[in-house]
Amino acid sequence: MEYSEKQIAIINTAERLFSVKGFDGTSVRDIAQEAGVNLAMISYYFGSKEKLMEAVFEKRMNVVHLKVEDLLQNNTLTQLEKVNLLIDDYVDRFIDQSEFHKIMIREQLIEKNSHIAALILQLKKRNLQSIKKLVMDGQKTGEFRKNIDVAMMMATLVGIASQVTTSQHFYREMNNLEHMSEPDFKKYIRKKLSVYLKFLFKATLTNETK
Amino acid sequence: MEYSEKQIAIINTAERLFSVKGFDGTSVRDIAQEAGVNLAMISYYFGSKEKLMEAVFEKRMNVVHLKVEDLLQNNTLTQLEKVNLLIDDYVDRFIDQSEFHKIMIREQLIEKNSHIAALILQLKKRNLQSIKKLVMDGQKTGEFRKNIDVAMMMATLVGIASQVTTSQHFYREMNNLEHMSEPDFKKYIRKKLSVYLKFLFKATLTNETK
DNA sequence: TAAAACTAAACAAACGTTTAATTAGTTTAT
DNA sequence: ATAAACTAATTAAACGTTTGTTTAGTTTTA
Repeated sequence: MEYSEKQIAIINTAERLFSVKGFDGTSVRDIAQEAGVNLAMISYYFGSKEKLMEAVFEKRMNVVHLKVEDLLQNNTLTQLEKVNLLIDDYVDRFIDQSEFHKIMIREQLIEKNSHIAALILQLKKRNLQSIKKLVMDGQKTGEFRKNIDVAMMMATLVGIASQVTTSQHFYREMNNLEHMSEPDFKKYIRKKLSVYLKFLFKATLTNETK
Repeated sequence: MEYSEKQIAIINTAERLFSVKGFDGTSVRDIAQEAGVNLAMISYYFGSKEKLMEAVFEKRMNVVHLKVEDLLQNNTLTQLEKVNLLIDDYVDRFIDQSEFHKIMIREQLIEKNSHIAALILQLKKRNLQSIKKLVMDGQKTGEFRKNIDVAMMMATLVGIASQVTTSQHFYREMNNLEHMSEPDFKKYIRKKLSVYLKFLFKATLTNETK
């Protein structure tokens, strides 16, 4: 689907507002005004507010799979190196697309069988299967220990990354980092998350003791 | 504040519906109908929908502080044992009050300076200070290592517990646990979370290698 | 019998969506 | 080449619902 400049403006504005005020808390009038388009254009282009939300999701979700499945094919890296690359990929996405991830978190909380809920579930399942495969490979080579709960492992990755990125203000204040510029803090938190998660994953996955 | 039966019914219904459909996604008519009361009673008792939400929060938040500050006073336990008790306390609350926690997660995502947002922030700060104290005590006795990022540590606890409890369906399916009864699964996930978080915290806090 | 609890109805505002009309740009016909 | 026909983009206004809240009146309680 090719979008015009105006359509893209609507999608981006919708993403931002949905992330800040929630889907139900954002009116199509809000979106139209902030995107600088007439109210009716939203229905005209996307059909409905619901379908505009779907357009936001499609824009972001199309690029997700690639990385994990690329890594699985790779033969020059150890399994732990692959896991570490995966961690960085997740951290980057959470930080660079924090608005979209806020929307995702909220949507997952809602118990309805919407098209979007189905999309998210499908994506999560697919990713988990790929990562299970990666872990099994590591177990075969003896790199990883037995009895690893991969779902719990992913809950760790996603849970911590969500928690930190959605409460950046709080984290910043609690560590007296208010003096940092926004980009510097992003860099700082990215590195911090990356190092910490890799440490946790090494402790969980391998038999090494340091 | 003492509440009548009817008021409690309204608060409980509101909590359930807010958790499932979100604050903006829930109408006061929904709440009134499901609670079996007249629409006007909500305004009559609570003043507004917003204040009903605050009543939901006050009901849950009044009992939070106690545990952490109790632990700090205790002299018969090692610092690691205190941390472990804290973990179980958090896990229990996330599992037993998962509806309320869904609401909390959502409220924290919204960028507005509401009374509720202020309440949550205040609570988080207070808890973090207490736990920082606990960690410092452990560092003084040599039980814990230096350079511990307590905010990151709490993000781990809250992040993983949130992630697992809010995606119980997914976790259940991914581990082929559909056969379990709901209470059995609750028991299972509680134990799983407890053991796993204690492992992670030990690895993060202490210098021990197993 | 006075205060508290409760109700059905009404309120204005906000909501998502549709309409009918207009503009601008492109294609077709002569 | 120019007038006519057609298409897509855009607009302001209106549509019917639903929203949270209030009113004015009735019933219950103490």
